[in-house]
Amino acid sequence: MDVKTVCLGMLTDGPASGYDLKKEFESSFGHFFAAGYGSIYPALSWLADHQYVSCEEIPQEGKPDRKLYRITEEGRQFLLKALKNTKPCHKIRSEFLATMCFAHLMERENIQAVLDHRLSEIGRYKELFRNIEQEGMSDWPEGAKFVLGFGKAVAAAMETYIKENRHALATEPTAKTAAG
Amino acid sequence: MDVKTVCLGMLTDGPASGYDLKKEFESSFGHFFAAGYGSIYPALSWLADHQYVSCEEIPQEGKPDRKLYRITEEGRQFLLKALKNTKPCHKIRSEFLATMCFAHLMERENIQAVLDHRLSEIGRYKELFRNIEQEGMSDWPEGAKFVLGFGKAVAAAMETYIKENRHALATEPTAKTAAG
DNA sequence: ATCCCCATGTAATTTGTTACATGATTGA
DNA sequence: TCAATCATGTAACAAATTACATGGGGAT
Repeated sequence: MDVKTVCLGMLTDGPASGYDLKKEFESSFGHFFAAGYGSIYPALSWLADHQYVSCEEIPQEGKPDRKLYRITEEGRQFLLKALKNTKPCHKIRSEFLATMCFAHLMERENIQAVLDHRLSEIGRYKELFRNIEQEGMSDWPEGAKFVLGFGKAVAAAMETYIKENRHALATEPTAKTAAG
Repeated sequence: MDVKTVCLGMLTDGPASGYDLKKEFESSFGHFFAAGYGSIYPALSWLADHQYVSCEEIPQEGKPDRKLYRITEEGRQFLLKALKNTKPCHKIRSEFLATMCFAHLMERENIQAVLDHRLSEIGRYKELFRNIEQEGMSDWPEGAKFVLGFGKAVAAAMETYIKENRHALATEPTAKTAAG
């Protein structure tokens, strides 16, 4: 499933513009699927080319026309087919963990700075989750609630783990420079 | 930090071939940083071009020469500089969670199949972790132990969350086809 | 026989990121 | 006055994935 499909899925919730979708990527989808304008706008063009969405141009003053996209029946069929994949992946690419693997080559303060930065990022996610909850999710489908809970659970686990184990990394580097 | 840098980091542990590094990506690094031959071999070529590694070709019969790469002092400096970045990212791209967001459009058995598949993937990671632990990690640097523990903690959190919350997704789809 | 392990690599393709390009309105 | 929000997009670039290309040795 790529950005195209996720955009299409978002449109099942009602018509939206590329700008709207970007906001949704930043808020609710941000913690597990990122996308910027550079992939969203081309995705919407592609979906329109394939008649998976229709586009209504709403004239505005002082701004470009707002383009409201709506999912079509063909689009819905396409989405349903994409959702039939029972083996969707869950990929992690962590420069953070890769860095930590080589902590023994780093200076103590540097390691702790990396850890602090990671904790602050986790804190931002937790804040995001709180905001979502405060805006009310009673009308949300169960799947979306499940995903939010998943994000919270993983964030909490990461935070706890880092706080409880960072002390083990508070040592000096093993500077074995040209000693091979 | 990209595949090049991670390969270079792996070589601080001793000389290795592209094939060796691939195995390491599959085992210890697999749960947070994936790479295939298509990125490893070009990465090693690039590192050699920049004198960050040296290459010793070991003739073999019936197989291509084994190319043993060693990190150089320049390479070590390059790596150290890369590790100074205090803001390494930790990216997740989850088609699994994206799919679950649209669970209300899916059939019950399909949802449960996706969940089962995810649990089986998590099981594979847990097995991987067990294998690593059985092979002994007493000589591992603290950072590597930290990373392994991190993987275990996150995997456990995901598994628990899915098992405890999957029942909420055991409902029928809200098949609102062309009712806009 | 057949499959997996060893061992290298390239080329085409896919995919997404970043920088560029424009510009009015609104609130602090 | 300054930053943020609204609102669109393209083009160049970076990076990794997938498929292709080759082939002997050993285990089942």
